[in-house]
Amino acid sequence: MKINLPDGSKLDVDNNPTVYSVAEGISKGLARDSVAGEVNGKPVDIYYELNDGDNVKIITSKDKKGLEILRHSTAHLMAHAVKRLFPEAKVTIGPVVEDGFYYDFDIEKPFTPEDLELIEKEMKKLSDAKIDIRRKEMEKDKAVKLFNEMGETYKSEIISEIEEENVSLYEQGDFIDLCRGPHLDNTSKIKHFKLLSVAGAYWRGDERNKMLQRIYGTAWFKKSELDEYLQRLEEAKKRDHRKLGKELELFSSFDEVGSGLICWLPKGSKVRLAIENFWREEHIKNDYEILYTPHIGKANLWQTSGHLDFYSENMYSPMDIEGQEYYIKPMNCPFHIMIYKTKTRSYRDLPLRWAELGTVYRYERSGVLHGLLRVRGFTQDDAHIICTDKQIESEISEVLDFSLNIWKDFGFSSVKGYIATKPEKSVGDEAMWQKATDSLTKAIVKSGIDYELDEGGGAFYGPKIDLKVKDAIGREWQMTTIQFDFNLPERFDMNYIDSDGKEKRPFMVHRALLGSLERFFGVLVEHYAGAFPFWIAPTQIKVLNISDDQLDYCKQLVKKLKGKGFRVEPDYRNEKIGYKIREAQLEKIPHMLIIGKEEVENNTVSVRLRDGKNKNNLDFNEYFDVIKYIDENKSVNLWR
RNA sequence: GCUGGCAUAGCUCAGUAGGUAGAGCGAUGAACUCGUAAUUCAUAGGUCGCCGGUUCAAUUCCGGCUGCCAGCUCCA
Repeated sequence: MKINLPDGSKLDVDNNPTVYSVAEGISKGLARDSVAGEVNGKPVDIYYELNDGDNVKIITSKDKKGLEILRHSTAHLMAHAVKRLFPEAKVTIGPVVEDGFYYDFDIEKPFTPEDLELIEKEMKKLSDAKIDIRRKEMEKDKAVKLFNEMGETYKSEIISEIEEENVSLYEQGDFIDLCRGPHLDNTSKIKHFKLLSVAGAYWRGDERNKMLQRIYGTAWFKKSELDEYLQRLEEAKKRDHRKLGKELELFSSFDEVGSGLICWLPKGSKVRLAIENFWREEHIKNDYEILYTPHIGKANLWQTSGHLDFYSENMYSPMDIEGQEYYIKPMNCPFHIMIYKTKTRSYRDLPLRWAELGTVYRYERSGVLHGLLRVRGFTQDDAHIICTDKQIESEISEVLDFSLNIWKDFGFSSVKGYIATKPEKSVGDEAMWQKATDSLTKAIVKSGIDYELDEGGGAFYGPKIDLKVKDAIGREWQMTTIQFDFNLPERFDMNYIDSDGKEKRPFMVHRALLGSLERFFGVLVEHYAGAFPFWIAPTQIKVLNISDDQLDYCKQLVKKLKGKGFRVEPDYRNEKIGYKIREAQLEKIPHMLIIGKEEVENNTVSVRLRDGKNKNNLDFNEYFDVIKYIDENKSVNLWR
């Protein structure tokens, strides 16, 4: 008989061929590498028996699907081990997730880290036992009966919801699990795995349901891949902004102040100031005007804006001021709109681009707070663009370009866009949505940003573009958001007088480029692992003297550099130069000026860069030219 | 908010089978005046997160609260 291969060729095969025997027929290497198959587009096990004329594709360990199958089989192996060690545990579901898998168990006593070690050992044993993993088809009611007999009530619950008549089970030794498959054919193929953590998770993700115990793990085909992955986790730990924030004295939060409220320490504040200064300059260059608005506003304002109706869950309780209710702001928009309404606007005034570093407060459930990335008080780099329908396309285009330039300056080169379109429940007429969505799409195409469509993912008040940036170790962070708002102009009855003398409703766009300064700072810390580029570093230059004899010279240097606007700190302590260098190095300071007898005599500076390289005996002006250059050009390099 | 874990000196952490605690780093002082990642010696520093209970005695055991961590849920 004949089967078809993906490249269009046909292969003659003997009787009773399987996916594996086909792979073997092609090459030994392919057979060794094979994990599963795809027959007529359906994933199957490697021992699946083929029929004449089948289209067969071999899934190998190099395919993404192959890795998913390995991880899924590892999840089963883990469940197998758990059932052997904890027979009272009920199995539920065990899917593949990014970089690994998890399995949820219903068990009274939560797993401890020691349990994880035991389970891992048991998994190794089961792997060494080389147990065959075999698929079985069964009628639904029979399967329900089987699982009920075993006490696996979650499984029977799942089966009873499956539409098909038959379900598939996978059996390995004394363990059997409901599963669509495919799976590896033997436990011995699962070698390189690690159980990572245990946590609670609700049955079916619903917080009204029972809390189950979830074990997370990872699995790989090669030991080197597992090691690499574990190393990546280590690397992420090292970059953790909460750890670096403490070590580098950047920010802090206090039990006494409250959860999710951030205090910026002097060094972190210096970074923030550099970011804010840059932000302001760029906004002014890009024809924005900068606004300042209060932190609280009367209930009536939030009633008009609709926040009290639609956003109150995220707002803090009102405070009573002379019998009036005031709310602390969760957003800046109502204030900007009030400013818009201070006078009659003409079409000649538009577009208006109003930006504010506005500090807002939103209630977040205590469990979701996380360092700088999820907080209760934060400063948005907010702006509102108010324009006519003819202007929206060019306005969106300009915002996108602006955003890209900002990200480039901060050292993020990889940006991805997501356009979210009209959801089921929405305000504003169809034509407006269409026009706005078109302008978003056109602008993003023009910008050259790679993007995806999130159909129906927009807010009820308008479509949006979100931008995700990729950091130094490949993680994506959602930062920029550009959102149309068809709701607020209506609610506040915003108007302008068009050229025909008629009142018209302007378009309004909210946008935040960095998102919030807190979150952005957190991402920035992780991106650079605390080693900021020269232009952002809290201390750019540290002046280290060899001995007291150079004190006067050093003081002059510091004065000169400060006069030029650089952030420079002295270290004149009576310590060995190695000690001072070590400290400056741990502070991740870009430049150290090492000043000894030689430098004083020659009227020069010697620079030790953060990367350990040296630039010795430079004339001051020569050095000044270099730092001026790398500072102004926002270079990520330490030297020109 | 939910489940589980954790909270000891400025930081990182040890310890007390219930009898009020210790290291390293850091800080301070002194000596050394020193050339590219840790000089030496000395000193100070803790109501053992907060509140309550059990006990002759609680940092230790129990309960509540606050905060942090992992995850779930949430993120119009």
